[in-house]
Amino acid sequence: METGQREDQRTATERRRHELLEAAERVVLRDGPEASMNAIAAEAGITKPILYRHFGDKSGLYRALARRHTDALLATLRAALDSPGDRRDRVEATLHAYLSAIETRPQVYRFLMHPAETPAADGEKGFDVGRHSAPLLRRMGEDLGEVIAERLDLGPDGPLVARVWGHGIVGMMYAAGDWWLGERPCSRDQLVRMLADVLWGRLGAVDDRAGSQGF
Amino acid sequence: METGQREDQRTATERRRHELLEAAERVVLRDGPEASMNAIAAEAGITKPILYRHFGDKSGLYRALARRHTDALLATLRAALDSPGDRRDRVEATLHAYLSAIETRPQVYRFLMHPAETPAADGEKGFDVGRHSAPLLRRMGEDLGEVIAERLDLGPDGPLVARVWGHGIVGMMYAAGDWWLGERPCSRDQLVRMLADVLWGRLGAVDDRAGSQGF
DNA sequence: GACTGCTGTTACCGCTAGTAACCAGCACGT
DNA sequence: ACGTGCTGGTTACTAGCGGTAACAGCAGTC
Repeated sequence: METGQREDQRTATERRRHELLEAAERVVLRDGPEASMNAIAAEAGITKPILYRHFGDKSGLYRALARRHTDALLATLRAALDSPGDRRDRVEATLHAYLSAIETRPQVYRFLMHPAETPAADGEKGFDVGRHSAPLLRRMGEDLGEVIAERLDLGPDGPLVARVWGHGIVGMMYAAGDWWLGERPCSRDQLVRMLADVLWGRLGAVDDRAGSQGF
Repeated sequence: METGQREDQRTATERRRHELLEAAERVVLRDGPEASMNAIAAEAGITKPILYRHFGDKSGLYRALARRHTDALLATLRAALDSPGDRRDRVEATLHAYLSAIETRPQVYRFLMHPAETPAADGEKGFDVGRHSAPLLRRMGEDLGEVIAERLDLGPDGPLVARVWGHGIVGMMYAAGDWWLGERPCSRDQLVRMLADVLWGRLGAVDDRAGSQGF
């Protein structure tokens, strides 16, 4: 029959695509984001044009590769946001979830956060102008903003405030996490607590240091 | 005399270097960070090998180019951190300084924040492992951490807390600023106030929305 | 048997970063 | 006057990149 045939074809090509993605992932995790299409094709046991037939573009491949991980990460963050406890518990759980993710798979994290796209000549594909990096950060910011808008009573400008906070808090998590991942100056628990402290206003509450000109 | 000779030589080559940097800046600001060495050389009225004699490497050139701007930006941030007023005023002034900088010269900002390095093969130069992006963010985080450590009384773990906060707050400023610069959903004043609100603990203080499952 | 749609290939293009080899001028010491 | 360095500059090249055209084989459908 025909639909069955088509179905088989579809699943077959999707399976193939999946295989290629796995090969690409292996190479990218081994060689970093600057892995060449040749290398990826070789790892998959084929040659370049097939990759281009499947993904059209290097950034297409990378986007497909990234989407899976971003989706997974965002799902775990959403789950952490719904964890039991009071608000601070939830925030800390979310920070923990994020840091745990980047800690256990730093290579994936580096790939997602620092894709280092090189549009080179044309610049037609998707990316509008200079928008070439870190869509993960944006998506996390938007997601958190949504959750905040849903759950908190922020007055007339609520939606705007929620989005600003979403992006801001995500950025705090990102930069602190990136730095922490490189230097490992303390335990994850400590880091989470210190970041939550900032969000709970300790920066505004703590005393000036004796003898300083004040801050 | 000989030392005078040497002096003239030295200043001459430095002036030349400066000229080359200015030409490079013109091209980078026009074509984005993916400007080719050929284009830069052409803009300077010379050919590639001279660029390589002066800067050794593309990333060398870009680093030299970036250093000037990062130094300038960090200086203005430091100044804002020393502005008169209470602590919240200073924080808002600093946010304003940063946002104003990225707003008035978005091209420079894009270049500094998303350099899109392509180490390609060797990977010998400077950058340790996957460390290929955004040294500006790190430097801002470290600087702010220093200032916080100097001025605030943060107890026994003070230095660590200060660094965490420095990187975290800078990250918040960065991500929110990047998003704001792209979407322009509100005025700079509003953005500054909302971010300062988070830092002053409004996230922990605001009420749950009626009917939500709580946050 | 002809057509379609997938698999795959080889061989190429235009571009890039980076380099080797060479040339011209100008201040030197002799 | 003569070579001797040093510097700024060039042409001409390499190796590798992303990306593509053209072609070949092999399923299943009409």
